[in-house]
Amino acid sequence: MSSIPPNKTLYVNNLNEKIQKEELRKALYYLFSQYGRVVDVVALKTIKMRGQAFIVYREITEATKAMRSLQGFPLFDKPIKIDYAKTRSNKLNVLDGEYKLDESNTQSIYSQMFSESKFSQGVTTISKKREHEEDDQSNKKMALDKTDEEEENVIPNRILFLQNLPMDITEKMLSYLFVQYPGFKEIRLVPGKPDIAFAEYENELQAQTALKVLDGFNITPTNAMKVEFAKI
DNA sequence: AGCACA
Repeated sequence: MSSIPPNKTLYVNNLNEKIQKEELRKALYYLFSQYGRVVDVVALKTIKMRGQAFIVYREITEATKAMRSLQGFPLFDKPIKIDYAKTRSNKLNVLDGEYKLDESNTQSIYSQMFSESKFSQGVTTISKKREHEEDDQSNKKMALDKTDEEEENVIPNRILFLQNLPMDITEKMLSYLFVQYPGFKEIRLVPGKPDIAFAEYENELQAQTALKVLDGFNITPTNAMKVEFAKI
């Protein structure tokens, strides 16, 4: 019986401490995404914080649903324990800032997002803890240097498949990016899979133009977006 | 068992 009032962030403990941080975050992210839009997962391996994590949702109702459904869920052989977090996650304040901006002025959110502030800083909580700067470079290269097999798969399609998106990406943010190229129709997010999306264009050629420019685009300093033609 | 990130 929890004494903490319901809020958007869940505190999860009794996690298997042998699991690597990134693997754990990813597992939690997918597990909890089933119940709503997860915008951040914070897991620290410090003495004090190991075996615990914070799952940040957009809505309290989503957090509540997840807590009910996943209470005691055996993750990496240990039943997880879930409660509401005691304090508000920083990420939520960042998100609120973006939302206000979004409401007030479309032009400014664009420059905010892709210049110095909100988009690049705020959205990057996931990766900002990286110790090595080179990760930046290698991420970018990974997305840009295609292997031979990937090259073969490239059958032009007016629908683009976007991968490696930050988990709190919005349809609006992606639209700002893709609408710059002619023929843009819409962005489609995928429920339960916040790191991928689709961008639709009028025709293959237009889609290809966007692909060429936006594949490998550093949507945050450490998340190079991968863009390929959808396989449909 | 342990409630953080800014």
